[in-house]
Amino acid sequence: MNKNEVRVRFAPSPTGHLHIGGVRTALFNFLFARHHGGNFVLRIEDTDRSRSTEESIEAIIESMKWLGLEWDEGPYLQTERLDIYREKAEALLREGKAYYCYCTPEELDTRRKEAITSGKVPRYDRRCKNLKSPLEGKPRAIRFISSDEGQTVVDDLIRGRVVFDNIQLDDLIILRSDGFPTYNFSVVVDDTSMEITHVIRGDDHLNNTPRQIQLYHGLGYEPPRFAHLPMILGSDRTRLSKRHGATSVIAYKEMGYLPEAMLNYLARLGWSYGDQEIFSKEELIEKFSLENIGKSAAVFNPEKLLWLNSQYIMNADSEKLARMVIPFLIKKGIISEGEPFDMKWLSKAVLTLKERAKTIEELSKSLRFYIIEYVDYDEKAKTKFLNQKSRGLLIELRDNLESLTDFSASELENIFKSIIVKHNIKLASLAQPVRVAITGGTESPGIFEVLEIVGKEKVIKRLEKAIKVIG
RNA sequence: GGUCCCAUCGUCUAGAGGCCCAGGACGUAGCCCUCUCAAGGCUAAGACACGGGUUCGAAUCCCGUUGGGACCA
Repeated sequence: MNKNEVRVRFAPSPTGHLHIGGVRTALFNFLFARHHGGNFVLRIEDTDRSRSTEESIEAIIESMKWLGLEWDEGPYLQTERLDIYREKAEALLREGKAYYCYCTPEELDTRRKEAITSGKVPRYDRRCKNLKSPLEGKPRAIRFISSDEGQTVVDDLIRGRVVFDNIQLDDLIILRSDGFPTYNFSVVVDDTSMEITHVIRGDDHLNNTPRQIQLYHGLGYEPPRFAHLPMILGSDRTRLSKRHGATSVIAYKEMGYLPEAMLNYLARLGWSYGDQEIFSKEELIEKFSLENIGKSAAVFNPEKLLWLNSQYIMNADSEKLARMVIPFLIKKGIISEGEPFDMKWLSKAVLTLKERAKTIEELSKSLRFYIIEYVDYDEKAKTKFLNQKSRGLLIELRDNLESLTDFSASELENIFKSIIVKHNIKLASLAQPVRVAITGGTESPGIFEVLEIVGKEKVIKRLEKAIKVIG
């Protein structure tokens, strides 16, 4: 393997959906790998069997795929590598760098609690370290011998030099009595065997790093470079959780967010490039660097994500948006599944709505009046605009439109102009009643394009219904 | 409790000693544009946590305090 090759990994636990913070970690790893032409490895840390599920693994993969965070290797599953951890732990045992510990989790727990209540630092007392002979038949874990002297320095790419006194680290269990590795051990074994060069992960792991560095040395490896990312917090500055609203990426997909917007937003949470706000994926890869990552935690701001999403929708290709909106239209019962649909026409309708919709979900909602037969009126709009004052104008317009063969926005505009000139009224006095008659409400794209897209037949039917409703 | 990390507008951030009575973006408010709603344009309010140093000069360097976060769990 090329010595200079960059190899990074994203190593989520499959204990639920992939959340915002996890995705950002994945994104930064991905960007770093692509920027340096390196490899991006996906590894599933599923050794906590009580909480890991198959569905979570699928959810992680679905999320990564949706966002286009393609990995080059994996997914590797830790549960398929249990033999490796055991081998490595036994090797440490043989080399005298580890020992068997027969203390049960319950005993350790009570001793820890005692220590805390009597005001002492809870620390393993090494009572099993000097046992002369093995205790037959008792379950045993393996502990790694931690040095009591000196310091361990984490030379972090984001935080700088962070120093830990070794005396604070006690002898860590690396293999539980059930044969499963503990977190810090499996991470180190995997990162060495996968030849990871840069560990880019959440700040919450900074305190684990000195013990991991000791394990690297124990196993005879040089540690990789570390980069600890600042956390993402909720609006109350505590760890992001369900209380702060949607935290799963897939939830955002379902709410009609574009993956590009999500990526862009997450990239700018913690990372910056001067005053620039909008970045394509290619631009992120080109411009990304660890030096431009900040140190302080960031609050997740849904409003800004929403704004970015609206920007991406506005600039997206109408055909693409039309394809994306179909599932939303089906879900709302506006169109039915499997029914052939005029996508060219839909794209035209989408074009008029692009700069008005902040999500695909919203787009589907506002598309409704274009597609259905008759609209329901908004009550306030109806009383304000569908009344005796507008009745005559609507009748006149209908008569004019019936004989119109070229039902185009420009022709429609001519007809509107001639009517308002004749009556010496403002365009709004005609356009608003028509808007209510055609769309059911007072807000819509430009009235001429709306009429063109709705089409002559439906326009006349809806005008007639409005005239009848006025009475 | 111990250890570690962090600290610029409400939020995301620019800022690597003089370019800063602090710039951009979201959000908020007003105005313009206008057939409505958006989009767009313009304008406004809004921050260097506090206290000590160092320096001719500090948002920027050092120390402390306070506050927040993480890990040990």
